[in-house]
Amino acid sequence: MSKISSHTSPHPAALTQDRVIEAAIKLADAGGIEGLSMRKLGHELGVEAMALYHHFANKNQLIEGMIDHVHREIQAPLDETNWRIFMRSRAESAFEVLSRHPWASPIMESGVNPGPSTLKDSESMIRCFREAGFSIEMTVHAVTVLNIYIYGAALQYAKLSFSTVEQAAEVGEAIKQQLPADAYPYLAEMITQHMMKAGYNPTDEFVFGLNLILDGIDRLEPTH
Amino acid sequence: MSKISSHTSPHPAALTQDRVIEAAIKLADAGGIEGLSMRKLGHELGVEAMALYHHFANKNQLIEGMIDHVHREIQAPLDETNWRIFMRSRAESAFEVLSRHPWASPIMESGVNPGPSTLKDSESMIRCFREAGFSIEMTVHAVTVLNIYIYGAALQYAKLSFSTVEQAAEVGEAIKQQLPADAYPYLAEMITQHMMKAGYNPTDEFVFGLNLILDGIDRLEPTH
DNA sequence: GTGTAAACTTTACAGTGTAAAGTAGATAAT
DNA sequence: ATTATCTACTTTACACTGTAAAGTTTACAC
Repeated sequence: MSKISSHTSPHPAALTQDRVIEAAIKLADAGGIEGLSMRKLGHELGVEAMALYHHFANKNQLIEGMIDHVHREIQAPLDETNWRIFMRSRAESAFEVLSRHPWASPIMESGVNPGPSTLKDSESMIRCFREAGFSIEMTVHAVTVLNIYIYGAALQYAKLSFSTVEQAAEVGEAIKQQLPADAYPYLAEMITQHMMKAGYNPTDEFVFGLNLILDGIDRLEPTH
Repeated sequence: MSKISSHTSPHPAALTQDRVIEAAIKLADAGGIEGLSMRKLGHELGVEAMALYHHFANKNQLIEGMIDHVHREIQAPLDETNWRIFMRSRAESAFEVLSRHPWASPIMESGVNPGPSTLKDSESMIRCFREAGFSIEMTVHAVTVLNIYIYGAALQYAKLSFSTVEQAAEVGEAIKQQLPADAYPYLAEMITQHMMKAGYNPTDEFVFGLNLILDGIDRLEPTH
């Protein structure tokens, strides 16, 4: 029976930052960020809560690690030179990832203490635009509007709490029920005649807005 | 000396939902939402924490009230029939309000339990588009992309933690310092040559993206 | 063995939301 | 006028949070 890495670690199944982060993400996925406590996380890992503080200075640093781990899941076709294909693919991956981790988007800090994955992602976006001929200024504009839109969309959908079309119809019905319909005629019309119809799919809304923004970016530079 | 509303309330300066909400917003503005506790809020109002539970079922309901109160601050020119002017004005008001209450955007629940101000705001947006000739479907698209963008922008800026240009330059410098510059050449270039320059203003980015989206909406319907 | 360092546990504390029960004072009922 | 009831608020208590401080176990170096 061989010990695993007995040379570097005295304990056989020692905790690592990554193991902790992955367990924490699992807990947050299941019970939201407010359901993640150091004690529960320790229990999940077969360890007391205080053990975690030998791998993270505090809970905030753990959360930063979780955020960067999520960022690492976002995939972009790095060899793609067509900026539009690159950005569309990256946006859809980001949206999908953030939908799987609905606790993440509200706490994604934009500029402060970016982790390595966050930096790598930014670098690849900027590079793609620059090599496609965008000026620095236009690149800033484009990256900013795209990120705002993607994180904003994830933020909205994270709070919808339903995913299937049937659930959407139920929620729509519930809202309409408690809504003084004649006080909000346009809103009531929109819910009944559109959002409760079978074809309505919230993620289609994301794609529509994404296309609108990509079209807008396309129009920024004369050399598309 | 006349008692104020002695007929309806036994205590002269009794708490009201609005007084509590306003004090809570003040606390959250100053110390973030995590700095808002029932005990501190009670203290601020000269009352024990549990007294608040006679006006709100729990802390969540208080927060819902805070959110709706913030929503009420957002102004739109209700008599305006030009949709573009309406939406631009409303968007800038929303962004300004959410910048003053940076704790709000991360916890704005999009669909669930909307308060009266939230409903009123939605109704007026939908109505504006519909009366401008937009179909129900296109109205949904337009309202969705606008709200995603506005709340997303507020979310980003809420976390920047700096507001003046000088502070931005400082933060940029700090990031650049700890950034392995040759690993992220494009990012480094962007920070030094653009975001640290004197003319850079984060809120200009918001306006730029807003224009891009309004242009996109303009192109949705043949009858603009 | 002795020493040292890392990984983990134990205990403790201040702070959180809120359930449950108690209290002061104004109103309503007889 | 006395009693009862209701409302606004307080007191006490509990389970839970993050984490500081100190103690314990284990593995390795010499």
